[in-house]
Amino acid sequence: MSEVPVREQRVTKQRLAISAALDGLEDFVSTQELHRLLHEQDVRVSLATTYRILASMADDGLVDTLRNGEGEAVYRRCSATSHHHHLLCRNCGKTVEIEAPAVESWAARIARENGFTQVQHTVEIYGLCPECAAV
Amino acid sequence: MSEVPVREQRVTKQRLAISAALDGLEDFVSTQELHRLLHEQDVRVSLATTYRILASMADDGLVDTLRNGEGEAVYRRCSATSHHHHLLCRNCGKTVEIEAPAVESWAARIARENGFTQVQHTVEIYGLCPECAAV
DNA sequence: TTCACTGCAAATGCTTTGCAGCGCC
DNA sequence: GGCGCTGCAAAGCATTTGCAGTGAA
Repeated sequence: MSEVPVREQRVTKQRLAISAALDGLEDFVSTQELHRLLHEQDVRVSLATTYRILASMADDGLVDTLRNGEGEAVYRRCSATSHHHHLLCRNCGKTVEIEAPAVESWAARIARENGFTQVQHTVEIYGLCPECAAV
Repeated sequence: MSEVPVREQRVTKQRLAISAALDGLEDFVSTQELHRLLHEQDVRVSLATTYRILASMADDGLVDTLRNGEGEAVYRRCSATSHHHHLLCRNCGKTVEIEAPAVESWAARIARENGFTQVQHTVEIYGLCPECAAV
C-alpha cells in the first residue's frame, strides 16, 4: 500500500532559526550564504546542520530548490503563489524576476503528454544586461 | 576598440582527441564523463587537461555549456541546429528530448524586452516517468 | 629554441558522513 | 529515558593550480 511516509521532525532551535531566516528572504540562497547570514545574526548553527536541515526541508517540499549559475544548490521558502523564473546577467549578477504562465503550462503539458508525473521544472535565462553590454 | 582577442592555441593531440570525441556525441557530457570515455577508447588525456581544454573551448565559444541537475558543468559541441531541452525522470534517469520552439522564442522575447543580449537559457523538466510512477 | 601545453599531485571549496553528547517529546 | 538532532572533525568529490618536463611551431 502506498503511504505517505510520516517523517518525524523534531522542533529544534536550529530548525526554527533556519525556517525563520528563510521567511525573511525573498530570493534563493545557497546553504553557505544562509549559514553566513545566521552567523552574522549571532545564531549558532553549524554548517553541517544547515546542510542537513535545508536538504530535509527540500525533501519534505517545504522549500524550493534549484541550481544557481555556479552549480550550487539554492533554496527558497516554498510559496505556490509566487513561482517565477529569472533572467540573470552573466557579468554583474543582476537578476530580473519573470512571471511566465505560458511556460508553466507548457511544461505541464509536455510532461503530461509523456506520461510524467510529480513534475518540477527549472528555467533560467542568462545574458548580458544593458549596463554591462554598454561597457 | 573592440577586438576579438586572438588567443594562440596549439594543436595538440589531446585537444584533437577531445574535439573528435565531442563530434561523436549528440548530447551534453560532463568533464568527468568525457574523460572516462576517452580512457575507455585508450586515449590518454589527464583529467586536469580535460578540464583545461573544455574550459578553454567554452571560452572560445566552441562548445555550449550549462549545468546538469547535479550542478556539474556539462558541454556539447556548438551546433545551432539541434538545440533542445530535456524531460528527466527523477528516479531512473531516463530522458526524453524535447523540441520547444515556443520556449526558444519566449526566452528571446523576454530577454529583448529587458534589454539583455547574448542570451542563453536552460530549461529542464523533472518528474517521474510512467514506469517509475507505476511501482 | 621557445614557450604553451601536459601530467601529476597537492590544494581548494562545497557537501556529506561518523560519532559521541545533547535535548526534544 | 529514548532516540532523533547537533557539532565537530574527517572524509568525499568535482575542480583548480603549481611545477617541471614535453613537444608544437
